[in-house]
Amino acid sequence: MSNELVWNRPEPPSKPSPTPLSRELIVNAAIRLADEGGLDEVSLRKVAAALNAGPMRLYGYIETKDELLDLMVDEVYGEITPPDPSADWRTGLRHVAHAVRAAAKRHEWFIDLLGGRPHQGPNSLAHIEATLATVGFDDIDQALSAVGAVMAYVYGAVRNEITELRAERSTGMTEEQWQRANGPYMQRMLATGRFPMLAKVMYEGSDGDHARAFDDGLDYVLDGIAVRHGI
Amino acid sequence: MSNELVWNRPEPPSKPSPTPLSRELIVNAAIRLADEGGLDEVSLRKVAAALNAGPMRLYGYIETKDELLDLMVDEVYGEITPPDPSADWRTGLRHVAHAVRAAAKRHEWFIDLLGGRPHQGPNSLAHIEATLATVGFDDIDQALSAVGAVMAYVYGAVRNEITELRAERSTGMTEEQWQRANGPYMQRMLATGRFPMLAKVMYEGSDGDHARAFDDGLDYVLDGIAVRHGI
DNA sequence: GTATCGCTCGATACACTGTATCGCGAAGAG
DNA sequence: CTCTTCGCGATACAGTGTATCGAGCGATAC
Repeated sequence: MSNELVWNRPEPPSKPSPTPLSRELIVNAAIRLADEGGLDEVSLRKVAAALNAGPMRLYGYIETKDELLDLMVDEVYGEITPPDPSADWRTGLRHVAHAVRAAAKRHEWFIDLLGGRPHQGPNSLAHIEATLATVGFDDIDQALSAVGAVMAYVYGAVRNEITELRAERSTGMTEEQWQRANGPYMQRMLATGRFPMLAKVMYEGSDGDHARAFDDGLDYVLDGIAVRHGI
Repeated sequence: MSNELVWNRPEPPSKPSPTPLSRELIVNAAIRLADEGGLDEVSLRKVAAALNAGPMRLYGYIETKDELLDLMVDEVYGEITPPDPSADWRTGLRHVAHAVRAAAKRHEWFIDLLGGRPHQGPNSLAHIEATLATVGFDDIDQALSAVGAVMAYVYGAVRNEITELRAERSTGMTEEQWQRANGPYMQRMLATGRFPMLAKVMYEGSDGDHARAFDDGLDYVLDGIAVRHGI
């Protein structure tokens, strides 16, 4: 028995912890934070606080912050519905491309995490599996090549789109508007005459919608695959 | 705080100081650090230390760390030699694709920075200008579409390649080797039979070389452009 | 019922980040 | 020579991920 007065002693922690924890709860909390405030809002302290827990509590469920990010990525992969197995390769790949783009727009942080580390989570694997299955080429190397090219394009295109979106949001207007109206630096650069093509793009290019541009680029890749593989 | 971009602000005059400083010195020091030890080695303290200066000294030349990263990106763009203006669009785009890939392999951090923020530095602009010029389509929207698709593919493909490279380096063997020999998790996943295509890839796929895969994917895109634009 | 052990868990601590602040020292004016 | 001004950069701060280790619990032995 301690000689301290009651008021001096801390309350014993309620061992049945204030809130139960699980990987799912942690990942969902992290995803919500990231959706609302970007990846910067995802710190172990903030995630833990959102669950009424101390930071170190999380280390019982994850070994490192990167693992949490991996889990988040795999969770988003889980949201991506696989293509209809009976669809032809072109329809299937187009479905996958659109699904990935949609997921990335729901979770803008997704694309930032995508290329960073290899994705080996169960949902990621299932996603790759379904994608490979939908092309159904006999030659496995051909299938890999086609899928790889499509995914590379999708990745780059989505990344560009999200980046532009962020820039627009932070300035409050589209890139072209910004450069035309409020970009004195850009104005001056174009005025030097050293960038005639760029100037043409700024002044003559149609500010086309992104979905259309994405589809057009995707069609290049799909057409190319069809040509090379003679299908 | 000024709202101007870095490239719009003049450098401060060099003061009599233990070691003179300049944007170029700072950027070069940062690039060397990043080349040697990855982006994690680029902290303002470390960059400053490499130049025998205190951290806050740098804030006379840059306003924020992100600006330093922007300068680094633009510097790498400067290393990329533009395509021969007399080359046809296909040769020109291929040159650009290979040049970007080569630069990214020299500076592995480049790809991590690429999509993060819009690139408006002089070298970046010159690069886009030259790329647009090399396709030389009459229709500016067609040119943008083609260049955009190629750059998106290059971006995604290089990103995947670098990521795989890092994974290989950290484990000391190729991905296939790793998964075949030391990946008990992967083994178990494949053993479930839920990923037949993936298993086929692991066991039957040829561990092709990356340069070849890059070229193949690039050809898809270029072929697709040719088909769609009838050239 | 009591004493001891072992072990888990999470508060504290540490090294590090980017950058705001403001006291000091030097340059310039009279 | 004195006073003012002003810009530089050392110090300080709020934040990060995570190693450490003492407190507090349950189980075991008597």
